[in-house]
Formats: sequence, C-alpha cells, structure tokens
Amino acid sequence: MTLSRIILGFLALRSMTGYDLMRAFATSAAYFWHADKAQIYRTLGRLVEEGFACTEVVPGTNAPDRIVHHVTGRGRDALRAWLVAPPTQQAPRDPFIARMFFAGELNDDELFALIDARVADATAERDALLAIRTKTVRPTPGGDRSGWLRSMTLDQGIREHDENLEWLAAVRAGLGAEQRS
Amino acid sequence: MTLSRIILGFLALRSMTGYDLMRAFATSAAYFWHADKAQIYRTLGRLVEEGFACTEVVPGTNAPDRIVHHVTGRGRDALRAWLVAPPTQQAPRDPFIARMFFAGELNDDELFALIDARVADATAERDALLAIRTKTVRPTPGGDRSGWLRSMTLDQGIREHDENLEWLAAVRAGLGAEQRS
DNA sequence: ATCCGCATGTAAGTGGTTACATGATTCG
DNA sequence: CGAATCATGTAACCACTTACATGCGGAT
Repeated sequence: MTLSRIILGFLALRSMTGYDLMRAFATSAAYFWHADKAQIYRTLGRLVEEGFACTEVVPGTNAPDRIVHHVTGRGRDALRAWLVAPPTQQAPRDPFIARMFFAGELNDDELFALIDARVADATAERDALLAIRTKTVRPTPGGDRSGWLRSMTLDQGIREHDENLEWLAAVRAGLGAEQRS
Repeated sequence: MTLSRIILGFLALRSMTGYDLMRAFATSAAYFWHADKAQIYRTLGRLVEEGFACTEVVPGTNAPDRIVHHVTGRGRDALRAWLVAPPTQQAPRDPFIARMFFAGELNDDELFALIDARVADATAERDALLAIRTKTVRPTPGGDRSGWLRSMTLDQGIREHDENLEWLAAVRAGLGAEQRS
C-alpha cells in the first residue's frame, strides 16, 4: 500500500519510467523508504491495472524504449485519500536493537565491534543527508509548502541519526566504565 | 531471519509455548519488533525442522495442552552466530514520513489532523515505555550486563519517541507561523 | 448468557528480496 | 577492452498480514 502511494506521489510530481523511480527512491526517498526495482516494476503494473496510472511508450533514439508512466485522475484521488487517511500504528522492526536486547552473553570485544560498525553506518548516512541539506535552499512554510515539508522530513532523518549516535556513545561509555572498574 | 533469532533469544532465556512468545513480543519486545501470532507459530515449526529447537507436550490440567519449545545446542550456536555477525544496512520504512513528504497539497486542517494523530500515538507509546522503566530496577553495566543492555534498549525507544515528538512540535509550529503571517 | 483469556493452528493474499536475463552506449 | 550506466523485465522465494477455525474455563 505505502509503496504504491509513494510511487503515485512521485508520478504526481512528474511522469517517470520505472528506472526514473528507482533513482528517485535511491536519492530523494532513501531516508524514509527503500524499494527494490523488482518491486517497483511489479507495482507500476498493478497501478496501471487499477487505472491509477497509464503508460506511454517513448521510442528510444539510439537507446531502449522508455515506458513513461503518468498518473490518471483516479490515481490522484487515490493518492489524496491515502494522504488524509488516519495513520495506522507503525510496527517497529529494528534488527540492531533486537541484537542488543539479547547481546548480554557477548564479550566486550564483540560488543564494541557491533557498536562501532553501527556508529560507522549511522555516521555515513547522517553525513549523506547533511550534504543534501547544505546543497539545497531551505524553503519557508509560508512560501513553497511542499518544499518546506520535504526539507522537514530530511531534518527528521538527520535528527534521528544524531539521536541514535548519542545513544550508541552512551552504550559505549557504559561498557568502558565497566572495563575500568 | 531476525524474527527466528529473536525467538531463539527468548527461548534461551526460558522455554516457552507459542502463546508465551506472543506475550513476550507484545510486552518486552514491542518497542523494537512486532510479530504476528501466525508468524510465530510458523517460525517455531521451522526452528524445530532446522534442529534449533525441540518440543515437549505438557498435557493441560483443565486446559488445552501446552507445546513447550526448548532451544537445542545447535540453536544456541545459531543465536550466537547471529549476534556477532556484521550488521547489514537497515532499510528504512516510515509510512508517516512518507506521507509528510508528499503532503504539500493538503490544507492546514488536514495537516494538523495528521500531525495530532501521530502525536497522540507517539505520546501513548512513549508513556507506556516510561511506565515500564519506572517499574523496574535499573541494572548497572558491571553487574547484570544482560539486564543493563535491555534497559538501554528501552531507553533508546523512549529517546526515539521524544525526538519524534519534538520534531512533530516543530512542524506544527512552522504551520502555525504560516497561518499567523 | 456473553465476553475475555488460554492455547492451538491453517489459508490466502500482499509485500519484499535475490537471482536470472538481455542489449546498447559511453567513459576510461 | 572492460566497466558502468541506461532500460527493460521475470521467477522463485521468503516475510508479513488478515481472516478463518476450534474449544475450554472463569469472570461480569
């Protein structure tokens, strides 16, 4: 459901091919949703079946044909209905916290290795998001509202990583204190 | 994968039935992993097939039989292997942020309704976690390490909700400012 | 009487991942 | 000459959700 509506959302911004959507997910949506290409092509097919999108074959000049997808009126209605629907509870799934929960029997070296790997990942992701933020102009809520909301979601991604890194540091400090005692 | 290892983790703490595991997920694991009962029974079956768990039928006295699952030695090995494996990158999937990203065309009332609903959910979840934290004794990293790690993961859940609520307030404030201007 | 908790599962559908498969162009 | 990028997809599998199905015992 969410994936199909995100795709409709992108198509409402501009018509795209499956490949364009892959890049849109890899760049602009990377911090709140991941989508595989097999999934994207499958879902595009379903959106066309449902009448929420239609296709236009653009013959490739010295390149493969591009199958450009456009949102239909009914597609825009479905997108809007999803946007305003009461949010359902989110099912958390955090594999790293899951490990920490059961990691009591690991020795210090193993725990430090886990934490350091996670710190490296989180730092890299946060820095990538920071790079995007410094590169783009910050819209104001009164002016370009869509742009402002998108920049707020980017902020949220950065904040979440920062919060995470602080917590990882606290866990590391707790283990360090134990070692010295 | 992660689900099966979390189940092994719980079974390593004490032997349980599928029903016991449902409650374990609903209470102690709720803030980092959600699991459906259909999934739990299916995964238990697979763990037995793989030789990571075995079953003991305890006839019910005035109650249905209980099928108690125990971890095997190979099960403990598999759990440990999962704990120390290098963490793979986490695929983010946040349906609320996804909506916000595309919510530029909604009017103020619709946006406020979305945000308020999310604030209510996040507050309720955070308060539930806080209640658990105040009810339990806080272990020290040097003493009960398993307990300390578990309490740290609980902290992480609370922090994440707090961070989220701050962000939601900032979005609300931004929209409010726009309204007044 | 009816609902809630205990305790077990199955069936069907949707969502997500991995591997397979093809072929042209462009850059180093 | 080889690797990367553009561009399309399929097949098989695994993970997750929802609805269906049963039956006892205790509480309101």
